[in-house]
Amino acid sequence: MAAVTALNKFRNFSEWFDKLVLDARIVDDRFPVKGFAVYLENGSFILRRLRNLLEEELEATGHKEMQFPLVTTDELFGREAQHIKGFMAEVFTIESAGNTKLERKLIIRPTSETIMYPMFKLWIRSHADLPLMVYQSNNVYRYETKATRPLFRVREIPWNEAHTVHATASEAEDQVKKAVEIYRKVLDKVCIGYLILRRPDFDKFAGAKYSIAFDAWTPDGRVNQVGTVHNLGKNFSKVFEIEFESKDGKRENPYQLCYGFGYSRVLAAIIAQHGDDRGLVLPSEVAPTQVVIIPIYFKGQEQTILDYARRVAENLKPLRVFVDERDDMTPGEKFYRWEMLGAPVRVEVGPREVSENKATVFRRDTLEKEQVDFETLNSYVKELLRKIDSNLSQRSKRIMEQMITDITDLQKGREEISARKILRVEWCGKTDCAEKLKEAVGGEIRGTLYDITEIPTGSCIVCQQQAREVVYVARAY
RNA sequence: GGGGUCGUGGUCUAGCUUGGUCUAAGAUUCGCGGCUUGGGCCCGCGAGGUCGUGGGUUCAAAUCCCACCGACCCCA
Repeated sequence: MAAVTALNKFRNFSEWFDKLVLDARIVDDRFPVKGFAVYLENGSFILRRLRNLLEEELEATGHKEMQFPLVTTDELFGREAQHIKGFMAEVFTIESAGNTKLERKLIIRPTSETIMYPMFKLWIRSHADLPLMVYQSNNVYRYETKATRPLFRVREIPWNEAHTVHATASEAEDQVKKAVEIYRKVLDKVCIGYLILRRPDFDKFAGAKYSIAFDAWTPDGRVNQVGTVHNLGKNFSKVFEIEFESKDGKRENPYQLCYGFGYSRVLAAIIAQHGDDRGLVLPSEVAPTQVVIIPIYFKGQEQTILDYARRVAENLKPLRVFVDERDDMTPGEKFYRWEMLGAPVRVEVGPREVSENKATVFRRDTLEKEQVDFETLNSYVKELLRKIDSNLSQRSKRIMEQMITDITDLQKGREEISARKILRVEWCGKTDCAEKLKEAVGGEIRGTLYDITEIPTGSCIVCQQQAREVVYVARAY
């Protein structure tokens, strides 16, 4: 039995990744407009599953789906000073229609605050209208810098954005916790490893009071921001004149949150974290084919074996099962092909299995095989899928933990960043030191842990004065 | 934003330095037929390229020059 190896993705991540996403029919990045790509059937399937998983959680926690327009005006877009500052450089605009130059140019959403909030103003009159909790899954458009990457850094971004409005600051605080839990739940279902970080002030969302982010690891040592939760305070409700009458009859601006979940980046994390030298390894929740059945034909017994394979497929319902019936391909070729595609479980049935009323079950994550009786196959495979998921989760978290390294001097920090590590350092909290740190080590401060309080015991890695925070430092996508 | 490397059938690669022998080679893929089927098997026949795009130099450009588009890497 061959051992599991994942050398290639650690050696040359982008080469490994780019080839795999095309071979495994996730994404075809060759579309002639930079930063825009075609999601092929497997990529599209997984995006759809991610969307379903997230939207189920949002629905279960009181969010309502709505669909807002693609465009806003420059006036609305410019209302919140920090917001426009943060996004101006990367918005696409529409300046003409047919031969008519538009009198007022339109801005294509890079995110939908300035599209939703004018409507919130119309809808919200009293505390009884709160909380308002809406979401939509859509594409947003951002003119990223030249370094686009398939799935990671694209200009057309499939995501989900949720926006909530609350009467009190503490309710808004509560909602931050709930939103974090929603994202955590979904990310855990796809077994990926991530840090939940409170971003430093200089890196918060444009217009937010503070931002919480989910950073997933990648094999090249960068972090991949898959989701963010922003507490907007009253920054937007003031400028969009959203007001409600409180229980004691006063007119107030409500508190707001927005949070976003990047489907394509979660997909990228799934591929990057679980994949190995043979290709994709998909967690069961999102695998287009959870169990592939390979009939091992022998001359003269083709029909018997095929019939048995189909019975096995019946037995395994309602899992997503596929019988690869092709007769112009050897079983070996099919094994390689389906391993590359990441099917979590493969079932082989040949003359031996038919005569013994068994099936040979292979798991993609560890490459181990087991003989199973036909009668117990269904429960065995269901249990195996759970085991695979749990193994993927543990493996992924273990790798992430090994990537994190404590650093107290800048030179060593630079070496570790080059060695694809995530640094944990102590910092005084001054922006000046953050800039020097970035300059010196080549990675940036991503924030402090959200769910665990880490207390610094030493001095700032840069200025040597009393440290105030334990922060994580990495290169980012 | 700055720098570097690169772009050849669907895919990967050779050819480019030193222009002509390129009417562009190989592998793979695809189609048809046969043989096989417990880890990418083999044999035969066939299909598939305005050499990224546009311009320039030249008697002659995949090859040299310029611009643009796109990809990858490094730095900010």
